[in-house]
Amino acid sequence: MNISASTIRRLSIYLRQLEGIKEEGRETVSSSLLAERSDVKATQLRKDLSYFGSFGVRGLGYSVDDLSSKISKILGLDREWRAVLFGAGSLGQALAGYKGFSKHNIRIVAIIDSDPTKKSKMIGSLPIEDASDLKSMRQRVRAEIAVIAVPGEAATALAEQIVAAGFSGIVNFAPVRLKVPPQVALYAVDLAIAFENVTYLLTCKKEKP
Amino acid sequence: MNISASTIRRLSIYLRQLEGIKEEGRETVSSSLLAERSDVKATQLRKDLSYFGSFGVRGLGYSVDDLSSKISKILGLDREWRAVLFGAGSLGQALAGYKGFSKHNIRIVAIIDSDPTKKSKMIGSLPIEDASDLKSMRQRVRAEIAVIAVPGEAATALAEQIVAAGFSGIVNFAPVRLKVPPQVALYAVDLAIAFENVTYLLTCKKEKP
DNA sequence: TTATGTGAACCGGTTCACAGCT
DNA sequence: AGCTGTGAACCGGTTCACATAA
Repeated sequence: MNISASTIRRLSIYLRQLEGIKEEGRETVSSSLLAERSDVKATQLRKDLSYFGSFGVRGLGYSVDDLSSKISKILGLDREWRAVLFGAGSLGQALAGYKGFSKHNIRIVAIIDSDPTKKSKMIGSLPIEDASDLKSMRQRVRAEIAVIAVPGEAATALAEQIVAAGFSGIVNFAPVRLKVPPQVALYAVDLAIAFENVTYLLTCKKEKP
Repeated sequence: MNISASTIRRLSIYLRQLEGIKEEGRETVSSSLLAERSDVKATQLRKDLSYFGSFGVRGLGYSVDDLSSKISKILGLDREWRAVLFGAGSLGQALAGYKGFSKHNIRIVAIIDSDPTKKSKMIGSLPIEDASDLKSMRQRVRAEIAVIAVPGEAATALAEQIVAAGFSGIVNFAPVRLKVPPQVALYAVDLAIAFENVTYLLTCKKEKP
């Protein structure tokens, strides 16, 4: 069956909320509580889960631990993912330091930047390298995912090299739309969209308050 | 009429693509070219625009300049927006330096961080301040938008203060779901979702290649 | 002929209503 | 009784087909 992108996005959210609920010491949750914290309807949550199986107990709810690991497994987080970060500017540094990754089994194993003045500097425990031969670099560090955090001008050309080097997934933070072959998984995070959504909403509200 | 969130998101994308097309020296575009660059169908693009008016010329296409400014106006980018950045960590610094904002009339006018060791340091031309009285600070700098780039643990409490201080829009980068009154415009950017989407896609592909 | 604008048809995601367990 | 799981109904966004204009 083909699962919609919205369902996958929501599974990520459920997983995050489950972690919070676990920290509160709860051992079970009802679909209505988890849904409320995730800003969705309870039926939506149950329907999302039903695409993958039945993880709850009727009359009781879901085991927090069990549901967490089930969703983790669906999202592929039951194994380690190795990623290379391209771009050691402030955005790259922010990503390198982001705690959420290690928590979900995503490990940044190399940092690449074309700026020679940055070479051999360290971010955390990783040195900044330059990108001579991406293919052999990728094989050396055994990474499947590329994270693009370079300026927009450089991103399109870089993406082509990344595909040629054999990466199978790309997370793109550069403000351009990349074209990649269909077998490469691509997800784009666009900062401008976030802001423009807010300015739109505020503009609407002002017109008819 | 009520416009869907997807339409607004796509308008942002069209606007970005139009800027690229303009740099190439083109003066007009057809819906099919602009749609192709934006990864949507041409009819989708025309339908999106039709909610707001008719901006093209039949048989000819759209004027690049004219359509850009029409979309900018729809998104509220025909005026300056003043924003306060909360959190001067690496993510905050990345946002403070992001070129895309000034291009779209979004100006960061103050940077707040609770860490006293950062106090009086500068990011670009702005000093890092601490957050004693958010309400008067907000009025002093005349800002409407708050950008949250603090750690997740601090975000929920901060959001409450931000709402109390009278901000009308929030862009949230912290990995928590904020609850705000309906009159406050909220948009969340979740880094973990981006990565988990990619690991999901890669996991699916491997199962049946 | 070329390309936009749009009502109507379509389709897929969301919600409902209720069956099924405990 | 309480809460999950799910086929069916619903609804809204997307696509189609075509009228319209240059």
